[in-house]
Amino acid sequence: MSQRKGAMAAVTSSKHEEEMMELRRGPWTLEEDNLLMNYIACHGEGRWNLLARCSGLKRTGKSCRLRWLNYLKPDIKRGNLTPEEQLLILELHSKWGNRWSRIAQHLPGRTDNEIKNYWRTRVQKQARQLRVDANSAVFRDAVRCYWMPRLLEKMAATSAAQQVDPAALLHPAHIAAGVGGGAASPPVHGGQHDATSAPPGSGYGGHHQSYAVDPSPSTSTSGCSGSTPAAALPPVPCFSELSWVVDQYGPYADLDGAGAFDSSALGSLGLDGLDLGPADGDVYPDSTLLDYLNSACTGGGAMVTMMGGGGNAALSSCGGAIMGGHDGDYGPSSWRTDELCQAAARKLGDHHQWGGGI
DNA sequence: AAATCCGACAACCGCATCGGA
DNA sequence: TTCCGATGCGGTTGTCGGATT
Repeated sequence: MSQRKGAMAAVTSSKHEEEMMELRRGPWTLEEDNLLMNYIACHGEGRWNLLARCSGLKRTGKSCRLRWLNYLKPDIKRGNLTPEEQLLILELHSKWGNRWSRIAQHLPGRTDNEIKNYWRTRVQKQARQLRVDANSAVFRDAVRCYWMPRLLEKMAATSAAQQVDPAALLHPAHIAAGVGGGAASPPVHGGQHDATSAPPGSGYGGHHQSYAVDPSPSTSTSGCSGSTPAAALPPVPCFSELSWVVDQYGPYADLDGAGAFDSSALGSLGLDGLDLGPADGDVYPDSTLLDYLNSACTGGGAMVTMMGGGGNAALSSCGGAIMGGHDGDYGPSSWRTDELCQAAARKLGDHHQWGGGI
């Protein structure tokens, strides 16, 4: 009985101990970061639970590890991802999927968390705008045939002075070597995370990295290969319903506001929800599938020319933006009519099959 | 000027895997 | 072989600041 009492007391005591420990959660304070950095400086990384217990931090080992690996580690690179890094992420993700840690190994200074966030906030956003699944073949092709070439262009523009061949970055050997992220670069601070002020280093500030003011324990603030875009175009569906576009308007159909193209005809095909591009006053992101489609217009196939103008209003008012315009300009854009079919296929969804010759 | 929305990112959580006892 | 703690990974959430209404 007394033994049992003793056991009960021990349990109570240990519970009390846990309560006294009351683990902190949420944003890290400057003091906590210093504690963690100092401890690691003395004892090295690893043994995170031991670290958590011995360092005086009221955090879990997991939390300490994450804080160190994602933020405090000296070689962490900050600032926006460079086009090279973005390209690598797209390329490696197409190979490995959501293997963030593995992808991060090829981007020195970047963490899996950062890459994962990039994918979710940038890439998946694009997929949403295109109304396709980010893991779908359609989207992968769009990335490969449109986004990657754009990045290559950016890289070419910015690296011309450095005499770097951007396409070479995609060479398997290059990737295998883990090159591409500017490995040798010192930590970069810029963008929203300008953290001239952020640790490691000292600073604090950055977008979200202002420290919690009150470190009180009770506070819980829970916190085609890229170089050959056309080669990997998705299969082109053949829609007999739309063949009239070519028949009637020839290889180049005008979708501008001049009235040459009767957009209401699309309605009769059940395509009235099809958004063909910018209407008057519409503001579109500068990177859209329309650019991709245009970039694909290298071979045969009829073209649909579209002027950003009132003529599109009826169309674009119907659906969300499947397509968008060029960088701030609503000048002429071209659609290959078979690509138009493709967009239509997306809109029609279940009723038609990709690449099937209907 | 205030309210609301949205993007970006830090941090947490649950699960899987690994390695030592 | 099994158990258990430590660690790693990927998904998700919470929070904040800037943009928009």
